[in-house]
Amino acid sequence: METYKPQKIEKKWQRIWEIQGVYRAKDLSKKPKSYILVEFPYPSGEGLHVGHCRPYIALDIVARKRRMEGFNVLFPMGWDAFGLPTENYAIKTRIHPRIVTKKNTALFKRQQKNIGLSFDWSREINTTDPAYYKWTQWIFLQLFKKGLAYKAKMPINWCPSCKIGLANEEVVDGSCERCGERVTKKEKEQWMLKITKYAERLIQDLDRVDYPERVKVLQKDWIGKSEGAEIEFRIQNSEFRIPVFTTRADTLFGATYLVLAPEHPEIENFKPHITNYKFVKKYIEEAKKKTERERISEMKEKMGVEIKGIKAINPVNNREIPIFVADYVLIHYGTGGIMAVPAHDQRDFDFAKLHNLPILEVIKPQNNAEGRLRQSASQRGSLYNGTPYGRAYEGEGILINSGRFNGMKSEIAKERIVAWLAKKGLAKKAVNYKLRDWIFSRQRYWGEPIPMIQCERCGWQPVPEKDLPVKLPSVKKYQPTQTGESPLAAVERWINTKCPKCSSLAKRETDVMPNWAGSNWYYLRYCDPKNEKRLADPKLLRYWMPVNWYNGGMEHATLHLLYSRFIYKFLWDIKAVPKSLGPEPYKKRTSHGTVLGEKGIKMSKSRGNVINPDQVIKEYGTDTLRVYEMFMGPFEQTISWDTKGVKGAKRFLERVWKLTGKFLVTQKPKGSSYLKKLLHKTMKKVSEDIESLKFNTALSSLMEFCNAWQTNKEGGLGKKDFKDFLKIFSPFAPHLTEEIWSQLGFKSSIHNQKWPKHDPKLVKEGIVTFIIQVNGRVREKIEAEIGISKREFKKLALAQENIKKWIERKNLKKTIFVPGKLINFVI
RNA sequence: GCCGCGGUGGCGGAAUUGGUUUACGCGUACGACUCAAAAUCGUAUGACCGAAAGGUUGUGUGGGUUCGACUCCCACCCGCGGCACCA
Repeated sequence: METYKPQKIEKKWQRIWEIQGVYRAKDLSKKPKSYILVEFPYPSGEGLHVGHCRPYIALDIVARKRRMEGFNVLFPMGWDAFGLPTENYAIKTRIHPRIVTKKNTALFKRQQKNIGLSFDWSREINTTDPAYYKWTQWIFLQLFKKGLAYKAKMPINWCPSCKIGLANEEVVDGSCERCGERVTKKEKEQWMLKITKYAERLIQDLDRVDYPERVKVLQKDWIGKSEGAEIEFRIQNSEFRIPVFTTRADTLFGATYLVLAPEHPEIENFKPHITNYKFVKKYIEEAKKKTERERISEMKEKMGVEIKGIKAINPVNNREIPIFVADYVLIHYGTGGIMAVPAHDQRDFDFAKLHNLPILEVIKPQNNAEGRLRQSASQRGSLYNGTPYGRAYEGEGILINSGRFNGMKSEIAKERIVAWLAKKGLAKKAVNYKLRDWIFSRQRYWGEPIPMIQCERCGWQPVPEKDLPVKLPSVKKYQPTQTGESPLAAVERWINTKCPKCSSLAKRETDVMPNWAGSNWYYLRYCDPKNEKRLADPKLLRYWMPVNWYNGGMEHATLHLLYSRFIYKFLWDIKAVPKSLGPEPYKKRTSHGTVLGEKGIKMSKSRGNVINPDQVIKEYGTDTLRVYEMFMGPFEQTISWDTKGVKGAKRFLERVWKLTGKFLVTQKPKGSSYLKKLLHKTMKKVSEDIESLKFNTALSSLMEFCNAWQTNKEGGLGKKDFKDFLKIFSPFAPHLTEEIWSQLGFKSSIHNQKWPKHDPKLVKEGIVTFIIQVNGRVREKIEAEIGISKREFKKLALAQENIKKWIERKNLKKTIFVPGKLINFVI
């Protein structure tokens, strides 16, 4: 056998696999299906680095195992190619983004092929392909028709110096990424998607899927459900009522003022009664100018002004309380106004202190909680600074100063107070979500045009479905305009069109969709990538969907993953996706850790520490790259690259190669029974570890096996065992194992073989090392058959010289025996 | 501030229905092969005491439960990630 020359072998097999279509997914085959999905990349000009490869390799291993287990596997790849970097590159170079995208996808594809990934390339998709985005636009039209897409005035990030609208990711620490100028707000009409309508289902259906717990928690926190009540405060001497949302109706007696958000629409209605209107107005105008970030940065100072001339009535005790306007209250949450309970909410407490407002304690902490609070307050030296603890007590407890509710527990009082006020029509139970509707417009060029037409007579009209796709027109300049409009706004012949309803002159929407639009539904398209009549054939969707295993970055846990679940649910609701599939697109979700550069420094072009897989492959070979990427550490954890470790992986492959050489010369039909048993243990471990993403320990057990094989003196490995070894190793090192497989004389690919199953009997047998402890300390180790009984082993153990020494003339109180593991003598 | 994750040799890490701490790999040292080096193969490798046998100690810190704790409980320290005026 020649020496191991990975580069030669790898290129050869990659070609053969492609020609033979080894990894083709077969539509509607009789075999059970398995849909394995990795997030498709944004093809940037820099190409892949070794961190991007890791999830591809991991799921490639899973896909290969599934095929060998008899599944018809769909493991596709495509390009999420609309986006800012390409557009910015176009602005700089004036090269059309389409050309840049073409170049970049070619680069990515070449790199991915180099890694020996078993993608079915016949299903490749690209979000910038009009044949694809036709359906992205179609989905938007359906949303519009169902009332889930609407226009609203929303602030965009605006750089006053560049005179340009910025995407969130272009705003760094509140400043423009390119010029450093402070970003301000600019109001603009934008398309919004009503994701909030799905908030409850997006939470509930998490129970149906197998996601990591932390991902579920992240999504739930992001949606931010909170249950409470809406309580109405009447305005003195008027018909007006101001509703507020609270989760703490039990503190209502302590509500000593109301606060409204500066944008609160009712304020204008009170204008005739307000005695300091000018002053209030000035405050509101200033607050509106501030960005959200600025408001937060001034968090410590809770500024605000009283609206003089009007008072609110606290419904529980009919006390008159003042009304303030302050920007620590947000317009988009709840009702845009709050009841302030300074004794039991730290923000209200801070505000009350600043404005010298009364602080009324209505909840007493229970038992030891009070003592602890007093203690920590006295340590801070802030006792009796408005409350007994010098700050707000935000926990629950027993009601005081609350009239007929005194002595009641918070938990019960919440219900009772709301029920009592409800009878008078002043309260009702309410639920609020932090989740906000999704701003779906971008004032940019390189995205899907929003297929809407504005007619002066008929208003916003959807482009008729037969006219889809609305293609992006060619433009000369890609810069956003100085008014904040999309660059498309300058393309006269494209904008001007006819109203689909009344045929009079009308104008197209010039905004485009955000990056997420194309990735919302791409996994559906892989099932039927070339369909011109519909998004995908229901027959094929029924066969392939749902996705069995979806891996992607943790950074998408709240955005892409939530958005795409929402869109799927919508498509399911309107039956664009067959009802029989259920309301969730992904059965199982996993996330990979980031790969850092050497010494734990983040890989970046500017630091010059980016490791390109092509270089690694050139120097060590693809299989080495694959084995190292999987062996370097736990898949889900952040980990840094170590070139020395790559060498270790190469050494391992070389060892396998050499052992094979020896095997081919001296092969015997029957080998060592010890190695057979060890192999079956390894088979079990590798099978299980791949399922739970523990590729590192799967490989370490394969290495252990090879170490035992190498030092084995009693006949080496039998032929069948050798074949089984190759099979369980093949997903990790597909080229090396395929080469050896063919050298064994087989014509059919190893990747089409059956995944070997371990024999449970063989796994259970064998000699293991037992521990002998005295009082829990290890004193001796001896070998024994794994199934040995307590009595027998005790005899054996007590006969050990080393143990006699410890036990003699002592009182043996107790003997603990753990089968297959240890014995412990308690003296 | 809140939520989540983590803390084990010189390094990446392994081990959790409580049962050998440091598997596997890297590094290092020594030896073999070689004119030599690299590669490869072999041996050793937590710390401390000891010539050795052996012993003591050891999984962020301090307590607890247990025959036995990296694993369980309580209190705390540190690091990372996310959210952050959401009433």
